[in-house]
Amino acid sequence: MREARSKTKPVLATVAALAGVSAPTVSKVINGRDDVAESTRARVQAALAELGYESPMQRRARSTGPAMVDLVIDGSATQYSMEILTGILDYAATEDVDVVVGSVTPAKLHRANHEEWAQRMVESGRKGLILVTSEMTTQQLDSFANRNIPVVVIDPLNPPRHGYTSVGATNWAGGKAATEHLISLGHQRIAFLGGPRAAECSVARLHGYLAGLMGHGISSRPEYVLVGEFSKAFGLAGARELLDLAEPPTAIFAGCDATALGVLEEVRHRGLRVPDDLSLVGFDGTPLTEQTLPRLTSVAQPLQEMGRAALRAVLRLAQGEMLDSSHMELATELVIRDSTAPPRTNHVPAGSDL
Amino acid sequence: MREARSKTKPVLATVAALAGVSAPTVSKVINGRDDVAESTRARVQAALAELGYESPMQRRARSTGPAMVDLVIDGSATQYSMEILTGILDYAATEDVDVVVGSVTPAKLHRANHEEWAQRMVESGRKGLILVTSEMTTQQLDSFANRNIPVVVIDPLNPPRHGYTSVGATNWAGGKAATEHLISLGHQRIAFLGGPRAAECSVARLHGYLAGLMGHGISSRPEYVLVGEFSKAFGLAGARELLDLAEPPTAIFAGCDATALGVLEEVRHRGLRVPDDLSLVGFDGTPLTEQTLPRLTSVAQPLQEMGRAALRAVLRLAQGEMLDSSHMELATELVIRDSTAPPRTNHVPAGSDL
DNA sequence: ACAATGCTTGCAAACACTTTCGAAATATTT
DNA sequence: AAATATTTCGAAAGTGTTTGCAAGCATTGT
Repeated sequence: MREARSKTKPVLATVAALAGVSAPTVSKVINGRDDVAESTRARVQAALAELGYESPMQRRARSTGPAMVDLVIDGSATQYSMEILTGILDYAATEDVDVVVGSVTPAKLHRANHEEWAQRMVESGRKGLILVTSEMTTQQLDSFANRNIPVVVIDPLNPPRHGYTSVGATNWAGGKAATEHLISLGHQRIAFLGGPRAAECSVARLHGYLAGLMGHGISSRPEYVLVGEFSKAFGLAGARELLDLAEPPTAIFAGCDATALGVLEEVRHRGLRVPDDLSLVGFDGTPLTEQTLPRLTSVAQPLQEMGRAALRAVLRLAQGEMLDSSHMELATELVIRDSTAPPRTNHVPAGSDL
Repeated sequence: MREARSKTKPVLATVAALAGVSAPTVSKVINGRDDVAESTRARVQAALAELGYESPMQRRARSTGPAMVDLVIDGSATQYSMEILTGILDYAATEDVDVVVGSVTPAKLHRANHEEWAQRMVESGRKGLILVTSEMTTQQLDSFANRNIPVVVIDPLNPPRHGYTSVGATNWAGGKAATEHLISLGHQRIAFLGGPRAAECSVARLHGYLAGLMGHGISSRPEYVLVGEFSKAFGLAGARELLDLAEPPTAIFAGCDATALGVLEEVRHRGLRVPDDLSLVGFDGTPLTEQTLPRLTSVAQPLQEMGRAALRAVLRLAQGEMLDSSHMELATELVIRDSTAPPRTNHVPAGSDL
């Protein structure tokens, strides 16, 4: 195991000796001067890394002022991300932490130069990084891990992996609760409009939905399960497809509120009514659910809490604490509003098959 | 006029000589060590101020890394602020600026210790401050002005004052356009549901509304003008009041989209329909307008542009540039959707009551 | 009362880095 | 090939910080 050269903390001259150059040259490398040959620069940088050298200025920046944390939000500014942001800012205010917010499209995030990014975070004394519904490659995560920058992901798209911490909600339980609510109202033909197939949270919701059906002896129909994306457009398209079926569903469980909104629009467009002709359940519990007509029954995620939890986790990790678990799930809650009702065609003998 | 002692930029020894102490002592004062007598500390600090000394680290912090700008958003996370935030983050990414976002309730902002706040901003190397729909006292603004921290306010609540720059929209023109649109559809009885009486932007919208009426020879009725706040709740209450009038308006111009949403709900609650029974125009042009049914005709503010403009202004001011004007207004645009139509009883001369 | 002890305070000197400037090596032009 | 320009690096000279010590002062013990 590579150890620091000696007990004495490394100093510029130490690095210079190891790299076989003079102290000023090391200084130039650290400060990014351009009058250093590439080969020399590399040698110095290796020595720098080997000794774990840290300039006094870096040490000072690290210990002075309020802690700073980076937050990267998926470029699309949705109500969903706004809620999470609110939670984070809320907690940040009480903990005297500054939050540096950046908006990055997933594609941009992917081809970002993570080495440089991580380096810059170290130099600016950032304590950690919170990502919202984003995914990073293993190399990217390593860049941060190598520099001891904790990374916490909210609602990760990929399954929990080693090296980062994630915060989510009980998606499976939420999906099951939504489905059982519809079943208890008497629905049998329940469809699911999920998010991206790759999204872990969407898959969990789907499985919760399937579990809910099976638990009540209802077999799932493949034509009732559509996966696409978390968007209003997908809600429109999905509803169109489902309602055109020979035997359309009497209830739709949408993977997120925006999708539900799309469904609502398509349903209205056809002159049908919610919840009379179709029951509709959303997911997320964004303020949106209060603004639609009828107000949307939805599985609420504690988005603000999730933001708070993520920040708390980052700060703890930054202080070297170990967390009990690298993934935590906060409880969802089914909020019943006005978009769900018993199915219209309940002409089957009153005996609901429960 | 107090001038720098000489052409040579002040150095630690200069300060020490002026204060009559040694260089290490000055260093201790700067770094807040405690082994300096209070009297000595005061003398050194005076010399420091007199010479305007700045340590190399401060200079470095000021010039190194991406610029950092503070952004304070009114605590309530609305679609409105989300749009502005998006615009700011967007531009920040292209300019390599880090945005430190804080959420502060207006009350908290008011009793914040501005001296300390400003000082901390200087120490953390913040380039400037952007406020969204907030107001600051003159003393607070002075704290920042004294430290050369530019402050830009988006949609300021108070009228433009000396010492800060503001970004807004053509509220008057927008109010006039909305009103004239309704008049051109044949409406005569048009009500206005404004925001807080103190809000400059709301007053401008009101005057635009009045100008629109007068320009077409329609006299304004006091009972048709209600001012309250920018909220859905006020929309509900205001609509209730207006619709209970002996001669209710045939169109309502709401001061913001959220208010319009409240109106919509109250109108529906009474079994009336928009736009058949009542035309409705909102203000802001948030995504909300696309989500309602019917989609809301609204005076769109270029919120993202406003965010961008604010950041651009801060960065310019931070570089010592002079702006052409301390207040800029971006153009609003009336976006006609489905919530406005000719009044139902347009042609009936007498029986105008329903 | 006076010495002993301990605490505060500020400086000289040693340190840790940065900057400047020029010498040597290398590349480019004439 | 010579002259000239460019690159690269380190010695020397800043600039600011830390250490250790000595002088001054107060408190305590005899």
